[in-house]
Amino acid sequence: MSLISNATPDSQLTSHHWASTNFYADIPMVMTGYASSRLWPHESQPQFWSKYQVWEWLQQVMDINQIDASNVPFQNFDMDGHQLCNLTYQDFVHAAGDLGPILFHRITQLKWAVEISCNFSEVSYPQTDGYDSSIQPRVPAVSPPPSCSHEMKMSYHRQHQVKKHNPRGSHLWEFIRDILLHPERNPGLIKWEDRTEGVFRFLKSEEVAQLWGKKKNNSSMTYEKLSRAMRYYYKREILERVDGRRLVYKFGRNARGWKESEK
DNA sequence: CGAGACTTTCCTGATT
DNA sequence: TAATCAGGAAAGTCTC
Repeated sequence: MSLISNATPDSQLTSHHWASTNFYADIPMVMTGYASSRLWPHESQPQFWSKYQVWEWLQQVMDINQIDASNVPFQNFDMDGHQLCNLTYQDFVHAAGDLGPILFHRITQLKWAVEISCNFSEVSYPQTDGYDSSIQPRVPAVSPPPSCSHEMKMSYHRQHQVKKHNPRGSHLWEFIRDILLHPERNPGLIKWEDRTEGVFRFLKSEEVAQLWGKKKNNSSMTYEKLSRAMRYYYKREILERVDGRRLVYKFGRNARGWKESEK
């Protein structure tokens, strides 16, 4: 595509920065200040997470373990990272049932990770798929230390037994949602028309399609094809039809995680 | 291998 | 006229 091959470093800094080799991997390069302040140290240190980051983390764990997010009692985790880190194993079990041990293990793992690598920046975390980059890719693979409790070990093993359902990490509507939720990553591609109602509009339809294609390793993706997939969402009520307005869609009852109140 | 979910591709026709 | 919208049909991809 000409946009890619002709993109100069300057243009990549503006509207075409998506066109670099690795999907999203250009972000730290393009938005160094933002990326460094965003990624380090807050997201690596759960005790400093905001409520929204806690929510993102929950989503992340659900995605990783392929658990249906609708079964997760998110309301029990309306807290910031400091509060989250202070929860006991029993607190997690009370708040999330069977999921509690998994969540407890995850957060414990994160806390260990921070302690183990006092200087997190020394650890390399290749971002081949920054779309799911909020936490998981930066967590070193650590096993429970011998000293950890029996229940902690059980939670570890249980977690790794959870069935996978969506290994690719994201569907189209989630991809779209996350562009909306993180406009700073890809400015000017899609914008909210009505934030409360979940109405949004494509500003650069072909660029979004290219970005989606990049994620799916499909350089021939077009808005025409992407929009066909979007239309299939109407039936599943992930999207609602918005009549008479070009490039405008609306999240439906089955779309999760876009509401401001969920932050 | 088969089934199912989720697109991707292509197409015809309508609308803006 | 070009871009977008609507869906049908069928193929492709991936996981279980």
